[in-house]
This record gives sequence, structure tokens and C-alpha cells, in this order.
Amino acid sequence: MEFLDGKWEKQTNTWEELLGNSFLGHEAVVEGAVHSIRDMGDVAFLILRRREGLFQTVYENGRVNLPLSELKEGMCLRARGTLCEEKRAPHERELHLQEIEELSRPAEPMPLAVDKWKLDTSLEAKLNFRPIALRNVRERAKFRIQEGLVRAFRDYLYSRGFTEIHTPKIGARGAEGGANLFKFSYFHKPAVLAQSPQFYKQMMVGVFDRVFETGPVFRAEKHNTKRHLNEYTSLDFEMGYIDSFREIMAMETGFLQYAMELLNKEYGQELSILKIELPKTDRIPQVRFDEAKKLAAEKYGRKIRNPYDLEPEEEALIGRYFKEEYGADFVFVTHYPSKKRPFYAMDDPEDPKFTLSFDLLFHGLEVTTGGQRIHDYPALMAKLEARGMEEEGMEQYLDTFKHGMPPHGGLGIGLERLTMQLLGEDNVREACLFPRDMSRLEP
RNA sequence: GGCCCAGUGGCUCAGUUGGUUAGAGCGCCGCCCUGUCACGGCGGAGGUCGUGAGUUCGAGUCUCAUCUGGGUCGCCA
Repeated sequence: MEFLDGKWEKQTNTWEELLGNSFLGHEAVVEGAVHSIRDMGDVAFLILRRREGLFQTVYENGRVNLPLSELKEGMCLRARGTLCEEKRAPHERELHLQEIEELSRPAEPMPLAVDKWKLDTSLEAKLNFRPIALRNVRERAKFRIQEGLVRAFRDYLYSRGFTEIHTPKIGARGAEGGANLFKFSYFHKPAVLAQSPQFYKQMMVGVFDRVFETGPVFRAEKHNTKRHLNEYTSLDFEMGYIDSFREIMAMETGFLQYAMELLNKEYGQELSILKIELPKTDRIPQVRFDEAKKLAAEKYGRKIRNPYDLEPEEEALIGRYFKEEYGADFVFVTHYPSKKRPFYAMDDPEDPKFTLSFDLLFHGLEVTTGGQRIHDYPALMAKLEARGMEEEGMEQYLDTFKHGMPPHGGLGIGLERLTMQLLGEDNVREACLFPRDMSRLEP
């Protein structure tokens, strides 16, 4: 019987070997995709693209088994040659080619100039040719940064005793209600796509005390803006036995600090490719909703039109205010009006018109909503009744409270929005591999 | 969904008051160049100007409709 033991001997050289000294002057083998070809006459530079970065190989006429004209951008190949130290080459290393093994041959030339430093292309073309556009070094780096954020979220919460959970995305009913549910037929029964893992997170707080989830959520909102997606990735957590809703904000601050540390430590290459300056997270100001509204209105002379919510322009002004006054990149806005928050939000005992809740603004854009939830069964039922809502479809959720729940709260972070702000992009679609919006279902 | 803006080679754009063969850069193809890293130089192919109708002697340009995309608002992460 043949067995696999989990080991595999690669016949090619690693990135570390290519950049190190042990193979200098010796034969080495590199795999990669042809990123660009710079033909100088008797010599040509064949730049290979690998996951770690770009690697230069040198094609000298008459020394390679294939004519240069056979080589095309986008071709995948395995190249054998001599690894040389060369001050003029990137990484001061290059491979002098002898033998090229074609792994695949492109059927058509690239629709986009992927090898250019900046993809000089419209968002539409980038999205239409998404898998190709992402081969561009800068485009690709954005999603390594996004990976770092998710990694940090997981790592940090694991270290704080959270359990990672996976909740269903198909259900009978939405958590927040409203018209933004995607409805469909599930074996002839009406069903919806999850707009939030909210109920499941809370139910699981009764089991694990602290839980988190990173997964997709769906919002059927009929709008086309640069900060909305109809499917986005939500970084959610929920924690029990909190002393105050500010403990949730402290946890998020801790996550952000850890995330910036991780990016700084392990994503230096991507940060420099994208010229990202990491935001300040050591101290994040917190300001009450009504106070924030007033401050922005006073300083920038803007009339308050809607006292119950922040208009996008107000969020931008609040972000600007705290940047100018305190040098802050993030601002916690607390105590949102009760009528603008879902029924499970806990009202402020000192003034029930407001809730023990918050949004986090990053450079003037809402990236998080969170807060303390009602954990007392009679209080929850009373709020439900006061809102004229039916229990129907929520029995399991409500029963959880019947059987005891700790004081708890949590939050949801929009991953693409967080990424977008960190990257300084001005459209969320730039921070989503395959965005879904009102008119885009493909690719 | 309401309102505003835009559709010109594969990509990004220019195109004068409507005027005769619709231009450029990148990419592609061919040739030249030993050190490029946004390489450079010479030449070439590639466009029924989103679609349909209309005004006009004549429409890429003006009008209407339609489709597609972008922005914005209610809402939200």
C-alpha cells in the first residue's frame, strides 16, 4: 500500500534560498509567472511573479533553450539557471537562464497592463477583469493587508479567551427585521439570507461566554454608494460578564492595537508597496452622540437636520474634528438614540432615550456598530412589546434569556470598510475581492 | 429606487462653433539596442465613436428614447 506522510520534497528553490547565499554561483530552479519582459537586445530581463514578490531572471541570446519570442507575459514556467549576486538587480539577486520549462501558455494577451506599478484602469474594468487585475502587485498587496486584519482579529480574540463559531447564513427570519433581507425559497418554504449573526452570537454567549465569527452577511439594500456592499464580511464578537459597554470598546481598541502591530511586524512589504501609514490606536477618543453632533456643527457651521442619526457628511466632519483637535484617526461615538437602534440594544438607565451603544468612526467613516444588549428576560420582552413587535420566529432566541444570560454586548466590524480606510481607498469595492452590488453578480 | 454625470481600438483618454482620411499614451505584432527595473528607438495591425430613432447637405459632436457604468440621497458595517 502506498501512503502519504504529509511530506513532499520540492524540486525547486525557495524564496529564502534565492535571496540567501547558499546557492550563489550554483544552479537553481525557480517557478513563477512571467510578469514582464524587458528586451534589451542581446540580453533581456524576464521578471517572474511569485507569491513572495517579483524575481528577476536574465535571458541571454543563445544560452537558453527557447527563443525569446516564445515567451509571453502571463506564461507560467519553471526556469533553471545560475543564481548570481548582482548589485544592479532587485534583491541583488538574479537567475541567469539556461533552461525554461513551459508550464502553461496564455491563449490571449493580457487585457490590462498588469505589470505596470499602478494599474491605470477604471474601477469598472478592474472589477470586470478581477482575477487578472489582482495580479498587479499593488492590487494584490491590498488583500494581504486585509488578510492581516482578519488574522489579527482571530489571534487577538483567541488570546482573550474567545471561541470561534460558525453560524448559519440561511434562516427563516432576519435578526434586525426591516426590508433589507434577501428572500428566497428554501424547499418551498420562505427563507432569508442572514443580515447579521446577532441572535446566534448572543445565544452562544450563554454557552462560551465569549464568541466571535468572521463571515459573510447579506443586505438587500437598494442603494449604490461607495461604502455599501450587498454582501460583506463582518468581524463579529460578543462577550459576557461585561462591567460596562465601554469594556467592548476597550476590547476593540485592543484588537486594533494588535492589528497595527501585526501589520507593522509581518506586512512591512505590503505597507511600503502601498505607502500606508498606520493609524494611531494607542488612545481613541470617545464622545457622546449628541455632543459629537454639536461639536461638528459648531466648528464647521453645519446645521443639524436629523437629531437621531449621523448623516455621512456629519460622520466625515466628526472624523475631521477629532483629527484636528486630538490627532485621532479613530473616534468612538457613544449613546446613540434608542429609536435608531434595534430592540435588543440596552437603553441607558440614566436616560432611556439613548442606548449603551457606540459606533466607531475611522477617518470619518462608520466601520463598527456595537453596544450592550438587554440580558434580562422581562426587560427584553417589555422592549419588544413597546415596539409592537411579535415574538414569532424568535422563540428560540427569546427562550435563551428565559434561562439566564450574563450581562453582555458585542460588535460587528465591516471588514471591507476597515480595509478601505486603512488603504485610503475611496470605494469599498476596492477592498473586496469580488464585490456584490446592485448591478454586479459576476465575477 | 430618486436626482446628477459619463459611454470613442484590449486599457486610459483627447476630439475645437456639427465639416470631408477619428488622434495620442499604454498594451499587442515586427525590427534595433548588454543592465533594464514605468527601459528606450523605428515601423505596423487594431475603432460601424454603447444601441435605436430624429434634426441636418453633413453627426463622435445637437435632440429623444434605451442600455451600461460612475457619483449622490434614504439606510447602514
